[in-house]
Amino acid sequence: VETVRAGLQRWVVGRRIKSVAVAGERTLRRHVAGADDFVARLTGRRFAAARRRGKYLWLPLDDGTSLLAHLGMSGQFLAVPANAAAGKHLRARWTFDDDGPELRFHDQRTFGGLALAELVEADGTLVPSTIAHIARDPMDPGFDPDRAVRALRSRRTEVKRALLDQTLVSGIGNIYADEALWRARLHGTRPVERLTRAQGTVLLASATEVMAEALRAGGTSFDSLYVNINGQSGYFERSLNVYGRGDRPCRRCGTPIRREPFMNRSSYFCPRCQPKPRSSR
DNA sequence: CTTCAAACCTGTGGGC
DNA sequence: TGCCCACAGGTTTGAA
Repeated sequence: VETVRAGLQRWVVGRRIKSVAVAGERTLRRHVAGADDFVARLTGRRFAAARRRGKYLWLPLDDGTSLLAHLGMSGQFLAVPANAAAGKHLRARWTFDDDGPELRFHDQRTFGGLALAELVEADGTLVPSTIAHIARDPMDPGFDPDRAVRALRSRRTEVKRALLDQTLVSGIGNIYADEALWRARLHGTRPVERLTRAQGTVLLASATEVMAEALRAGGTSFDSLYVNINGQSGYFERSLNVYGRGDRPCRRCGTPIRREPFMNRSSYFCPRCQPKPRSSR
């Protein structure tokens, strides 16, 4: 998502919108005022910046509101030459007064979406009102690791579930959760009440490290849908240590990586480096 | 209030 | 070759 944000910063910030078109029922399901309102309020406005918190992106406008986006599973923002042929999963397009490249939102699986939201102050930062519940992510200058560790430990659940809870710390999804747990040598089913403060600190530092390395590689493109604004994939997938590596040797100890069902998806871990806690099944 | 599982969606790929 | 089903992901919803 950060890779996409950087692309938006470069390609659309500062430009004035000439026209907006939206397709698909689900694209604006979070914009309760509907498509006409969406189009009317964006037309003629200028994108003032490109921001991100966790997996949410937003483009503040020059009127105190913002275009908020979530890529879901398969959402893409693409900068394409004006009037280029429409792709199959085109959901929205913006043209600009300068007649330069258009901005397009594509989404195959439609878990992503767009909305307009007013910017409100939360904890000293302007954020779209509808995502005020999302915690700061580890790349945020205002991120407070001790506070995040406290938040994780305040739950009565397992470590991986807490790590995926975007109201405690944001930006960590299934891939980076597994990678962070592997680095910290922790098993995801450990109850948080048995996670020491020191372990929590190491775990968050590991997550931060994974995300920073992934960003340097241009992102994690485990799927051809994960592309930047120019349609290019990142290269971090080849650096993953556990995610998607079931039955292949752990890069630390050679033990075959295990894959287990977890919340309608999968968890990957090294059974030797990350032994299951005694009490968990 | 907290926690959890189901629902949302579509393209891909394995098994038969 | 073609069909069917499992699977991938993140967030919201409603139930417990």
